[in-house]
Amino acid sequence: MSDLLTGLNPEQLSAVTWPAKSALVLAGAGSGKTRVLTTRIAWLIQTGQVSPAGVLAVTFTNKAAREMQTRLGAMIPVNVKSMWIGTFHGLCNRFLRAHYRDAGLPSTFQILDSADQQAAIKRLLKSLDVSDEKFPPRAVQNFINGNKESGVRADTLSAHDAYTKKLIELYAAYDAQCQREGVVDFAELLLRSYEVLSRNAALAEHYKSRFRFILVDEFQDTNRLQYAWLKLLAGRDNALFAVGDDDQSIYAFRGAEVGNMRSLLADFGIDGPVRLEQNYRSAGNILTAANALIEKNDGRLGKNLWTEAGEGEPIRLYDAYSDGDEAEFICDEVKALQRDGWNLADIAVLYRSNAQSRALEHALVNAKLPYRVYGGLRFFERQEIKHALAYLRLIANPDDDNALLRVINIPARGIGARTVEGLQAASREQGVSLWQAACASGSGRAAASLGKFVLLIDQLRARSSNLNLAETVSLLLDDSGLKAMYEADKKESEERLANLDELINAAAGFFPQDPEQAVVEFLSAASLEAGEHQAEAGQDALQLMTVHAAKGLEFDAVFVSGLEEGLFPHENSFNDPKGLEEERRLMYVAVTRARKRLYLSSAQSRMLHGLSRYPIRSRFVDEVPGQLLHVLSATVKPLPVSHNTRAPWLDQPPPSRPSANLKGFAIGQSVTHAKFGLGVVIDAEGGGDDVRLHINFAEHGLKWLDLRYAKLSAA
DNA sequence: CCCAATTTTGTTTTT
DNA sequence: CAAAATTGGG
Repeated sequence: MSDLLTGLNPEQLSAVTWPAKSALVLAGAGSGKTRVLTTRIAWLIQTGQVSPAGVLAVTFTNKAAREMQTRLGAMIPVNVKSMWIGTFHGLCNRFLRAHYRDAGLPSTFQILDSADQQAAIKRLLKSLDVSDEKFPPRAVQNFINGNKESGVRADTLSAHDAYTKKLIELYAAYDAQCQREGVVDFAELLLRSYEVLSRNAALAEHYKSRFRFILVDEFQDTNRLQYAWLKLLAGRDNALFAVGDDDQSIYAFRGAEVGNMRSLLADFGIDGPVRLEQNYRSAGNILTAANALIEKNDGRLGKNLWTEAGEGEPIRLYDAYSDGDEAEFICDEVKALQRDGWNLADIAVLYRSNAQSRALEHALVNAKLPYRVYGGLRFFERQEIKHALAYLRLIANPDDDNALLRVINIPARGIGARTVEGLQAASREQGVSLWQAACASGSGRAAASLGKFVLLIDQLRARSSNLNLAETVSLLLDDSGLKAMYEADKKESEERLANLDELINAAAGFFPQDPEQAVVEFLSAASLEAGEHQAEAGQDALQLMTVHAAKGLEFDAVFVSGLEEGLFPHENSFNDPKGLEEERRLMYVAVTRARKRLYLSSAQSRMLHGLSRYPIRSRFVDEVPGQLLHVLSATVKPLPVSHNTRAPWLDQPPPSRPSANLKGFAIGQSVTHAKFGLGVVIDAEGGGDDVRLHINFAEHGLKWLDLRYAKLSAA
């Protein structure tokens, strides 16, 4: 046991060897959080306090779960695969598969990802003849998921206004549709598990007496439902060991509640958090910058990271001419780092939104630098893959209307919009799935085409019963005509065909728990871990990803790009202080990814949906103490700009802007408007005659004004 | 019914 | 600048 514990600092040691009761570990960035978590599991098992089967460990990403398994396997001889280590969603899926009858689900139930869910909602709106103008599918989706994440079903909701009433009705209808089709969305996995456990006392008791030790990673990201689920499983007697960092809470937009950390202390009678404050990752200057940034936030649990490492290098700052210029700068620096012996794989370029990778990728291709983009459109989300998986879904469960609609006419087989509409009408009338309606269709041209499709799926199912997973996928690609369709298509089909081949490989490399259920398990895995599966992983390549995707990772050198008001912090967060604080935590996460060297970059002009924008530099750059910075760009000095006053951009006149013809106006200028009064120009877009200015009015707030119509004059 | 061309629309982050 | 939705000629 001494082996496990050597090298831990006193705080880490205290956390690892915490007695068999609940605890909250407040673990700063780079403080050895994952190590503490895995070492504790190993220690508990090695000291005989619990068997591997008595441990429940929950993470947020599949990557984190895998890492925990790998590290644990290296520490102690134990079959980590059989342990309950996984994401909330993965574990709930496992639970529901085991208890599908109690959950009222078919054994073959499938999981809808976000896009599938949205398609299902669109279809629902159409079938109920609800205007998607008034009820945007996106809004309905948010309503449903928001409520599910709070543990609330439609039948317990009520409202006085007609609009909300309709939303509740849609929520109920959506759940009914999913139930009919045998599918569950992400939030449903959790809610359904929770309901099964809370209704079935015997079952709950079984799991409670089994999981004596429950460990949760990234606890700050749990939502209400997840916390309720944990409380249910922990009961009174089990030890809930939660590790988290309120400063790294960046998922409030999907229901995460940092407040769960305080609730945990109260609900489980924990005296106070154990703090891990020594940082082993970053050089001093980087840490100082991070601490200075996060200090601007209110209501923190509070902690101050420190390091024994020296100051290290200054933080490099570059204010580029344009997004293209910024990308070129990054390429040049990366090449220089490479010449100095840095590994590309240890260098990351981070950005706020996925769309920003475009300009970067363009420059990287020109510079002939190998790179790897994480996130974005992931393998299992590509259209050709989703088409193929839809056939696979139909083999497993033909009542999956989503899947059927997706491929019933792909490739084209004479089943057009009219036929599909007829099918939908029939299914609604008879209260059966589209598949059943298709099976029952009579005679005629349309019915003949439908019959052929039904035959195709039936034959695929029959023939696949003797085949393994990879053979099944291969068969379906051939027999459905999907492969032939992409082969016939001349351009851009090459990559798609390669992806389809890769899908066969993925199937061949998939090892199900229960071989009988290989198809069902494979489909679940595809929904739950849509990404990760990307080719050319081995190569030494520059790492590109969003800041969100970078959480939990670390790199020798980090570029935080696109540091502009409106982008980072994102403009959607401007109106709400909570949102702005979340953006700042995001910046904190970005900065603390770096071990040795940190670059902050911004651009003075950026293309956004086809138009140029001229944003100002992000307030977050100004929140980094100036003495830590080393400015690389010639044009701008990193002088602090206050963002707290009403007319913030006046005390520092911006540099003259290239190619920004704003009809005599400039960013930072004070203006008056006949109706809105006094304001400050903070952003602009367009060019030539079509120029729009973003103005912060003292009385009326933020407005976009079109210079062709707005009566604006200099103040 | 099919396909291509055109218009419209929209954009944060993700399990 | 894309993807998605819509239209119109075969």
